[in-house]
Amino acid sequence: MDERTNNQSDASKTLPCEDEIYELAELFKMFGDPTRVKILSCLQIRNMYVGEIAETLGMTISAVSHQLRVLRGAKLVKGIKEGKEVRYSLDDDHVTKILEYGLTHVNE
Amino acid sequence: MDERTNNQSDASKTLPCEDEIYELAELFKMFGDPTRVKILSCLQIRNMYVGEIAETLGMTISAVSHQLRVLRGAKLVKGIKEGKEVRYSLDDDHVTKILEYGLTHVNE
DNA sequence: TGAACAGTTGAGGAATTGTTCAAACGATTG
DNA sequence: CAATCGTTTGAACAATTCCTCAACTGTTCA
Repeated sequence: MDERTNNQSDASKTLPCEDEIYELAELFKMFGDPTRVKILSCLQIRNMYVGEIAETLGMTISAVSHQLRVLRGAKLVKGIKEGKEVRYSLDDDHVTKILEYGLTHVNE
Repeated sequence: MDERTNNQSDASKTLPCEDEIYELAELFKMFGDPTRVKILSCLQIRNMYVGEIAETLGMTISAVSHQLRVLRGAKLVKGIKEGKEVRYSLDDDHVTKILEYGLTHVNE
């Protein structure tokens, strides 16, 4: 049995470069924490204020805010100040698709 | 501006259940580490023995083996013993798609 | 102005993670 | 059988992660 007994048909494949690898890992890391997945799922339902998210998930406002900061850093959500409150929404079309794809996989 | 000013058109959405969330996070966690992404990328090119992976990535055999164990646990790769060596391959069609999707996103 | 509210931030600590090192394992070879 | 090879494993350690708590900012409203 030779090396090419492999489900990837084409041989012209190559490793992504170091930078891509790290960015990729950084992206997926965002989806690799239950709290962040919950927050993103919340925002998939509708845009919410920090307090709403916290209440929906039964978490501290502080904990939610910390994670929102991380998600903001990854450009996955954005927050817009509206008076005292900050309304958060998904900042990236890919978020929904990636989550959906993962869910399909998990429930296969 | 009411709450439904939202890019998700349909309102009939709901949070995934706790178990799904955790499985989902667990899945994405696998892709959330550069070393594991590298290993998976290696196996996308072709099936490899542990030593080959280690050499390709310039890593310790031990480090690679540890990560392969994690990936095996997640059912993302599988190893088949062939004499002294163990040949690893991707164990899941989704792996390639998820990585590709992430790469597209990163390079957009 | 000042009290109340919504949210952010930083320090601190417990838990988890990824690596290295050394020891062990099973299969092959002399 | 003993030596060697490819791999796995466990302990130990440093680094990172996520939460809590308390302090702080900025906005509203009486």
